[in-house]
Amino acid sequence: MTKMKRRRMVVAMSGGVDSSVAAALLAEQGHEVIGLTMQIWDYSTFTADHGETFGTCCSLDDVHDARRVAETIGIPFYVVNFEKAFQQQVIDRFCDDYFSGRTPNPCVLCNQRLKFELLLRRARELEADWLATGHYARITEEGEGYSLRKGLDFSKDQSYFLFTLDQEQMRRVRFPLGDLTKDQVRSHATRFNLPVAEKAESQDICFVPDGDYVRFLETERGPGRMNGEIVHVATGKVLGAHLGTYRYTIGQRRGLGIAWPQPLFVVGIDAETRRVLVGEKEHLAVHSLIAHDVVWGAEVPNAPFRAACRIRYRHQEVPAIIEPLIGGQVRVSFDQPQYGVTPGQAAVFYAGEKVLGGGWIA
RNA sequence: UGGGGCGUCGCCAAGCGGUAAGGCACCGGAUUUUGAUUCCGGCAUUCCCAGGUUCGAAUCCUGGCGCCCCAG
Repeated sequence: MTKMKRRRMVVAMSGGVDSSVAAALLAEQGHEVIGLTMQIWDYSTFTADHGETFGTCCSLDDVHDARRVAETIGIPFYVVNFEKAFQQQVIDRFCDDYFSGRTPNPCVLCNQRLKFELLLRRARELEADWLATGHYARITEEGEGYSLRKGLDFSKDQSYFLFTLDQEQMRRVRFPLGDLTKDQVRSHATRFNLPVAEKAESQDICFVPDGDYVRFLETERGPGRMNGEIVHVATGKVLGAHLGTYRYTIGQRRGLGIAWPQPLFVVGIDAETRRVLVGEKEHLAVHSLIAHDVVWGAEVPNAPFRAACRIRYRHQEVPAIIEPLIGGQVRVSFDQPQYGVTPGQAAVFYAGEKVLGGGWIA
């Protein structure tokens, strides 16, 4: 182990296994570690009616877990209340997206606006050198700057969710789990005797613990008048009716309630006319996309270049040409047509394990 | 009330005397720090109804009932 200078580090602790091990490892390495948990929404609605816990990362039980872990490790622990910011930056945009016919990716927004903006600022206020999280990703420093890279454990890699990190943020952030596999992290959790060693993986949208995001949207915004027709894209025929455009996402197959010789997929959502367009799988194929609000890594390109593009989390990136446009946009042209290119999701560009940049699919 | 056709799972649909394919839809599970996709499993003891012929029928016969088309 390389000898390290003792640092003051803030660790974002969710109460899950990963961030707990991250904190424990840093403490073990001799750093001065401070645990922070973001309180991001009113847990009272969902937490433990009958003592059961939902498989999420941010319930009240998870705050307790984080606190217990901090006690086990022997580090100071604080909860920061980000409810208001979370509502504005994540939940409101989540709802806006769905009601505009897009499919949001709240985890990226939460990383961008909460973890690596607000929480990072808080860490700076605590005079910490770095903010550490339990993400499976790596940051490397080369001649021209910092680069985000995939986690060593490709099966858990979370670099996709982190594409918005800019140079200044990467300078201040560390991912202690980037070189570890999930199994190794579990082993460390056991070795450290962490109370969360056996805890299940988190999943689903953290502020929609029961997974019923439709009900969440209708609770937030009311049962909006977004009902309309389901239209067959190839023939223009009206095949059915739906109860709200926000119930659908591009590529969705189930839940259409239409009996058809072939499986039908959602190929378009028009919030204006409240129409949901459906078609056979071939109608999902897209050759290119426009991404906006692109964030670049260490190098900002000024000419088209080849890269591998990932258009959703946990999918093998595919070869494409990335063409910078004006206004922070790029055109991504795929070598092979892609299925289910979804506005609101992120397109992230890779060269091997290095993240070159990424943007939001228009 | 003349002629012809058809009635098999919610929808479409194989089967044409040997003991109910398949697709869609739906339900459940797996996978997953977003939503999808994908994968696995479930899904008609019964073929419009009632008789009959057969060792045996959804498949043949008879009679009903209900649709559709062409003639009026």
